[in-house]
Amino acid sequence: MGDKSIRKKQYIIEKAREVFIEKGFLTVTMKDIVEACEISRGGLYLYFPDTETLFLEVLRKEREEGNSEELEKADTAVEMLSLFLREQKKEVLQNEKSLIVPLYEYYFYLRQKQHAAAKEQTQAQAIAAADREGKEPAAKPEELTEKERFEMSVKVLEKLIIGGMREGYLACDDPGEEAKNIMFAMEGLKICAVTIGLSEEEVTGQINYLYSHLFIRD
Amino acid sequence: MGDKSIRKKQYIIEKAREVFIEKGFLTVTMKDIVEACEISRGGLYLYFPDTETLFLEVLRKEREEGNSEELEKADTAVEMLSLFLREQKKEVLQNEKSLIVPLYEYYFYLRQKQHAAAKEQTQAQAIAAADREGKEPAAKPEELTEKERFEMSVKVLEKLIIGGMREGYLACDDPGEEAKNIMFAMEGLKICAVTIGLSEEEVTGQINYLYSHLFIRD
Amino acid sequence: MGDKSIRKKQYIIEKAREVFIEKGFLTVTMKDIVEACEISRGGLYLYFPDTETLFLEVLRKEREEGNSEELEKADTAVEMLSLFLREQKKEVLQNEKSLIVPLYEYYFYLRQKQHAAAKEQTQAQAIAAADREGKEPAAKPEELTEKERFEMSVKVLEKLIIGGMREGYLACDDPGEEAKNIMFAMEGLKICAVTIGLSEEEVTGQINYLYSHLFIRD
Amino acid sequence: MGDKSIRKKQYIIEKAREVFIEKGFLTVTMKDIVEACEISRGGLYLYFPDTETLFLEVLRKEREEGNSEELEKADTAVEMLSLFLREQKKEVLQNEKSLIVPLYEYYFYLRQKQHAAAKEQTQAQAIAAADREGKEPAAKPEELTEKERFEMSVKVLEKLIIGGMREGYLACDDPGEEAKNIMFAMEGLKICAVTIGLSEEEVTGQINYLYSHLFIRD
DNA sequence: CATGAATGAGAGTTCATTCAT
DNA sequence: GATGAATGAACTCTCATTCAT
Repeated sequence: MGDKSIRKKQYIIEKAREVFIEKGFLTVTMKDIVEACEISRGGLYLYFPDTETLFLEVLRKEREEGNSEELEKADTAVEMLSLFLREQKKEVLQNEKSLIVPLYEYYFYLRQKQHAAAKEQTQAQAIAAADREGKEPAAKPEELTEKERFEMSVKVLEKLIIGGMREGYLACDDPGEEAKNIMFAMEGLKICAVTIGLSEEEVTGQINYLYSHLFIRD
Repeated sequence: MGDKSIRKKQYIIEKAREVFIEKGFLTVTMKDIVEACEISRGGLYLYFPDTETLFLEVLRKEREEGNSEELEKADTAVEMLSLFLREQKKEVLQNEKSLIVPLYEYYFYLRQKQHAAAKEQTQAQAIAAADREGKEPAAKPEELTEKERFEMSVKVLEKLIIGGMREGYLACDDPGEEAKNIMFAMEGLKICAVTIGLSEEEVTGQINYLYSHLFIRD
Repeated sequence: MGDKSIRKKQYIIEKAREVFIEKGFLTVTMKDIVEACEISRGGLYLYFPDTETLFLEVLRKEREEGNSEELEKADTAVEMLSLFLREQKKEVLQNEKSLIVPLYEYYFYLRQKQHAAAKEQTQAQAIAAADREGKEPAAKPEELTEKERFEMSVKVLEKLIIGGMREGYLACDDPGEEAKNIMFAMEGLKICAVTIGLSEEEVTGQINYLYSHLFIRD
Repeated sequence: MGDKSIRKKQYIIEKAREVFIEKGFLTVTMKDIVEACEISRGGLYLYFPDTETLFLEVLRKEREEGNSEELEKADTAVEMLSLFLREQKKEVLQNEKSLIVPLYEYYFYLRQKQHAAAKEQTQAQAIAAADREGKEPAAKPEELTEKERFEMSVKVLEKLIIGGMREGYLACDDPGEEAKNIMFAMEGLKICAVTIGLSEEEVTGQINYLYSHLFIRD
């Protein structure tokens, strides 16, 4: 029944995605998921022990599917940059139906966990600390950290800018920082879109500015 | 005994601030506050009915205190801009001890509340919807919305840039979008600092880039 | 497992009945029920959301079971009347173990709810009042109201008296008011039995008086 | 300050009366009284230790004031009877603003207390029971019990009926039971008025029936 | 006398998690 | 595998009652 199981697991992940989009990460309960999936309480636990594990699966799936479409279509660096920004714009504007909010909440949650753990360790005996050393830290070497993911994007952007400069279209004093600026501005747009709310014009205006900004004026 | 009451209220707000910084907004319970303040369960309810009200008081206090220091010290627009960015940098780097995380969580919470309310309204009869219109929405006209706060900052920044241009130090094609870019990048830095983590160098590098970027090269 | 569930629900209703008889309606808490049933706190909520719902179920069961025994046994109207009064007497005397007290408390509770709601409505805008009109009031059309139940009994009694008159045994100027008198006196007996306390002789004396009173003296 | 104290006590009793009328007896809290009186929490405890004591004072005052008006105005027994029934009718119809509901609730409450006490005594050791014997029972010899009050009314009514018979207007086989019938019917009317609700016509109809019923037909 | 801040007991309610079927 | 009944821990919130001022 491995096949049926896999399909059910996928089904749960899809439904859970909707729940996370609607409610964020922190306030979603196993009960919410159970109700959204219309399965039994026990049934859910057969597949996922908690909302965190489930959310990570949702994320993984999202990333698997969201990959590598833009890459192939473009020939020049400038075209790729343009495509990249268009993608980002879509993401910012889709904020109502994206995982942005649950994702941030999840990061906040991780941060707290770390702090709490750090605090506990401080309070605990130094002896015990050394003892535990070998166990927990090895927990998640599996995937890219969010930081690595961010830095990879910066690197890619930097290369595109440099490429554009070589192609003779773009000008930039410091491609590295410029790439970071674009990424930070993107993050700023995303978070502002879901907190204070941004109109399509505001988003378009800023992204166009970021883009046109790089071009050699003549 | 109003005096003692006011002092106790301030005390609770201060302690609560620490709790919010440590735990965010969504997962903080009245019990957490009670324990942090070392007061009785009922005692807290004497002052605040729920964590939301308490959080808003924490915010209000924060904003009252955080006002108007930089403004007076600077003479020129360029100096003010410099001061502004220095302030922002401090804020980004202090993320461990700032209200950034709880604030974002609070916005997420508000968003959900609105969505939930909207959903309910859709289910309710249209007649009732029109009816209610005049009542509830007028609830909190007291303070600036976050959006207004953001736009005010953009406006101020824009004026500083234009001022700097008049002073002959700065150059910029579109001060409005440039101001927004700085603000979005600042938001991006803040959120990245608390999610993926940023080193002091990274923050400094980006802020310096934003700043130097505006200067006329010679 | 619906079968087991139904049995447990019945079990809770039975135990709850005892609790209501012992403590009335208003002061019974979910905790009381939990303890009487020896189940877990959460377990009770699986079946009933509050004491009111539970009490209504207790009532419904009581009425289902208490039906239609006397009706079949009697041939003549006079016999039926006699049976009816005997039933009532039993009920009055069983007051220690009847739902009379919780039932009255429940009516008092309903009355207060209505008053509170009415008061609120007065404070609210008249527009809203007209609006709500069509929605809530239609909530419980399922069963007979207590008033209808009372009036039905009066009607039945009236017919029995008229029947008895036709049979040549009874005499009465105004069977309608006489029926009401019997019903009001019954209510008076019930409430006095549980408030000031009545001896069996007092109850019997009054019921016999009501009965003999109707007979043609010769 | 005895004078001021007495006035304040009277003030509290008056306000409390309104609260009891509005909310009944069982659900009224000391907080309700404090708020209705607009005095301090501690202030109330200076005068009354709990709602029961306060309610008893409300009752006592009510009875002091409600006495002995009808008695003097009437010359004949029939007139007095008529006045009595008119009084009762007024009381039944005023149910919204009378102490009927809190009074019944209070009786229910007393009943429960007795049952609970009885139960405890059964559970307690027989030795202890004998021991306590001399202490508690002597608690409230002060006033008439409700039962005595009821029986007094019956006696008065009985005498009025007998008087009316002597005066040549009334006819009755059993004045004692007839008096009881009137009293029980009155209680029935009162309780029905506050539970199922009665129209003025229904009340008038029944009371007229009770009255006319006694008259010699010619 | 009077105040009202403070305490803590206790009721309500929701869920994560388990486990017999 | 799947179900959903059952449990108990954790939170929210309200008051009776006390007590320093």
